[in-house]
Amino acid sequence: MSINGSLGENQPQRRGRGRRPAAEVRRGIVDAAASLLFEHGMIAVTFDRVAALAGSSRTTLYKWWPSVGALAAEAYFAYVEHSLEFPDTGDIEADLRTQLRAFVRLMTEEGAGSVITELIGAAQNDPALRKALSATYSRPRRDLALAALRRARARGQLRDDFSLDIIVDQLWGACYHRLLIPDEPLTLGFADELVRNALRGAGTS
Amino acid sequence: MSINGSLGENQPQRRGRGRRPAAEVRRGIVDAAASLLFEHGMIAVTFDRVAALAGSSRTTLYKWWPSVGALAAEAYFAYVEHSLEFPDTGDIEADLRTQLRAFVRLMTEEGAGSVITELIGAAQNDPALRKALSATYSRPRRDLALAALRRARARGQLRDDFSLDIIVDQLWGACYHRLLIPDEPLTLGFADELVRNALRGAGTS
Amino acid sequence: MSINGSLGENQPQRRGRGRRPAAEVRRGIVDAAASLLFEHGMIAVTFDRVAALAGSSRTTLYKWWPSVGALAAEAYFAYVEHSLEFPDTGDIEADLRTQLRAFVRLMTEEGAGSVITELIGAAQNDPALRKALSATYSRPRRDLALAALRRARARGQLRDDFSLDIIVDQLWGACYHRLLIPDEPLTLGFADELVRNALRGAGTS
Amino acid sequence: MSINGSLGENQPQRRGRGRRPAAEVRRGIVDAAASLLFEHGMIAVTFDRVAALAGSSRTTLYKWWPSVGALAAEAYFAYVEHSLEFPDTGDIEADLRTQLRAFVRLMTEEGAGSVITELIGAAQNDPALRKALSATYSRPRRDLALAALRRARARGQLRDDFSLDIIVDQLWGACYHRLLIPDEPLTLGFADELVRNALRGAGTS
DNA sequence: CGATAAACGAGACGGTACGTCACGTCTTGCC
DNA sequence: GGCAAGACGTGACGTACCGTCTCGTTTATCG
Repeated sequence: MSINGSLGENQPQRRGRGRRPAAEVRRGIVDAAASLLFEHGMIAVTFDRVAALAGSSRTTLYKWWPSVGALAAEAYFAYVEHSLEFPDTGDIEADLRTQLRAFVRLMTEEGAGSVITELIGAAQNDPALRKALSATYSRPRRDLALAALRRARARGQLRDDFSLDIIVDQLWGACYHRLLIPDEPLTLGFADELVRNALRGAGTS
Repeated sequence: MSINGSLGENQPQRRGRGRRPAAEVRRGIVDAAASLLFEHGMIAVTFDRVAALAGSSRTTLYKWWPSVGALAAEAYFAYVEHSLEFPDTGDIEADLRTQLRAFVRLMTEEGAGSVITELIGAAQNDPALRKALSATYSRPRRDLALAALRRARARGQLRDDFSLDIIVDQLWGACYHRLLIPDEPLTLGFADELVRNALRGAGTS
Repeated sequence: MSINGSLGENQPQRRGRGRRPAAEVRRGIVDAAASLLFEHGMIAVTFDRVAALAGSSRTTLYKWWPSVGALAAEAYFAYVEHSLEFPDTGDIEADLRTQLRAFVRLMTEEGAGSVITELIGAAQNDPALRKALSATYSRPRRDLALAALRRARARGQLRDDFSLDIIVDQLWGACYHRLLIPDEPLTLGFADELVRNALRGAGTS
Repeated sequence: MSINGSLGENQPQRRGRGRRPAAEVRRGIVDAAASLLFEHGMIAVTFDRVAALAGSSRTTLYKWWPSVGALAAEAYFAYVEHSLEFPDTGDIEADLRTQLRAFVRLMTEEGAGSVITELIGAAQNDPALRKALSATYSRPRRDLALAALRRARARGQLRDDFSLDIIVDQLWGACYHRLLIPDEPLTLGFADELVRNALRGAGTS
């Protein structure tokens, strides 16, 4: 086997078979899963491999996580710094641009793109993972954007005859589109144009 | 979408083990794959199962399709009516709305949604499927929309200081967003608002 | 040889998928292998078939037996009565004749011949089987004969200027020769002459 | 594929698909089979591989050889120099010793041992190979030895109250025994002792 | 403080699918 | 007419996970 992680493996002296503190066991497992996930992708995150790498029993994994995807999601969020702060300078266009550019940079330059797309992909066949992704990842981020948009509307910067959710789908959805169905590349310039079009419209009227 | 489930198809007399016409074999296989795909989803589309259902040999499948996903994609497109015609009434906003509503209807009312999302999901870990999806599905549809948008720009209905691809991502990407990360529902009203925002902008300027 | 074919053994209620006692599983597998071996020969002893017949998982077989041959060997020796007792009447010539006649009878009249020759044949391309055959079959039998020969030499019945192993090869090797390369038949008279020639020599000097 | 022979592969210019002279085709096939047999053993001699290496069609092989073993046997005898001459110096003991030592040397020092044992092994499950081996290999050699033994008996060097075949089985059978069931090594000294024991007897009488 | 129950590791079990290989049969296209 | 090319169904191989289950051990908890 060539897949061997570096996190959580230097167990100094194994204590035999008996019971260990739950927290310690959990941490070792999540460490191992994260190691596999970031080094080899979702394809390598297997209950078998995680258990072997963590020095745990597969039984324990089945007890705590309903699916491999759920474990992978937890591992991902445990090791990724999620700067959820949304800037609020009073200029919604500038703030959206800043935020979207940060998202694009995270996806393209920091290697998170492939992990996230693999997670979203796996979620299409894994209800537990879908739920975890929504609760931990997509919902909170959408809500954060929504709050900023609501403040902008209150300042009179946005029309008030449509659901603000749409802006979120139009901006981030467009980016996910380019990640998940990569016919066109995801770039910073793309993000800028997205924001401009979303606020000013593509039409000439 | 029309699945003429010629499943099982009680082949009258099997001709033994020798060679059969390639076209006949391929058709049986794609039929079987489509049947499994539409009735039980991607999870059921397995080389083993498809071969058993088609009365074919697994070896044959491995010879022609690089992965299960590639076979599933071919099966999907062989049995789904793809109205690729893009209306051109001279009013780009109306045409986009018509097209997007058709897409939403296909995804939500005709059951194609779950299949497409599963295909896109599987593509995240299957390069062959990703390539097939792009060549057969996403690229052609994007090109069709682009052609309509180009005509509209020629008519002076769209600003000419941005890439038209962005419109496609903004509209269809938003819909895929709601399919793949279903925090909010995909509805016809959502499609309408998308088109309006994309062309007129969400801003109040 | 006694095959108590506990085949199929209509297990009353299968316990699902979990672990079963290893001994129980092993026994079922060896039973199934023996059944196939004695009814259809080595050619029928396949991991696939044995697993299906024993109601076991193929994985289990691969875990315990390095090759089909090794399993077949175990099955053979589990169900064949191996009268390893070597008579010792004080007359080595009579004892060797008795023993060799018993061997010939086992090979020709009780059907063990074809199984043993198939095992030896398969061993030529299966190191695991070769090792099993040696450890379980050929070595012990050779040692038993050697012990009798040593006693005879101590009694002054054999010259002491050659390795006693040679006698074993000359007697049993000749029989195996007629089994494995059957240009001439293996008979009781052949056995008698073998013993006489081995002890008294074919020469006239 | 890493199994590639050196005989018969440098086909200068393949002539397309049409008919070729039978002799040319046969020769190429036997060459290819021999190449595979001597370089990688029986395990590598496959209709598939031979056909690919010879640039022939598998159909052709099935037409001419009833089994892979039969082809392997033909290939073996086509490329092995079989010195069938039996010396006749008037001293049967010396002649047998010479002949047996030559056999032992061929088996142990010239690498023929593993090929022959694999052929004999495969013959246990391949009637066609068994027949070929007997007709081309074992029968002629036995007859040659028998002729020499008959001459010796005529000279009064052998008792005439037993079948001379027995001597052949006692000598060569003992050697095959050590090749096929290798609990003890096959050496030149073993051959010498065999001959002496066969003629003078192991007894002290 | 010592007995007990919970949780753990280890790992085998029945399954399913994978991707490969060889077999023997059959069709098609060249020569 | 006969050979190459090569696909087909069959079936076995060996591997990887899955989810279940048994066992023996250790630890935390409670009587």
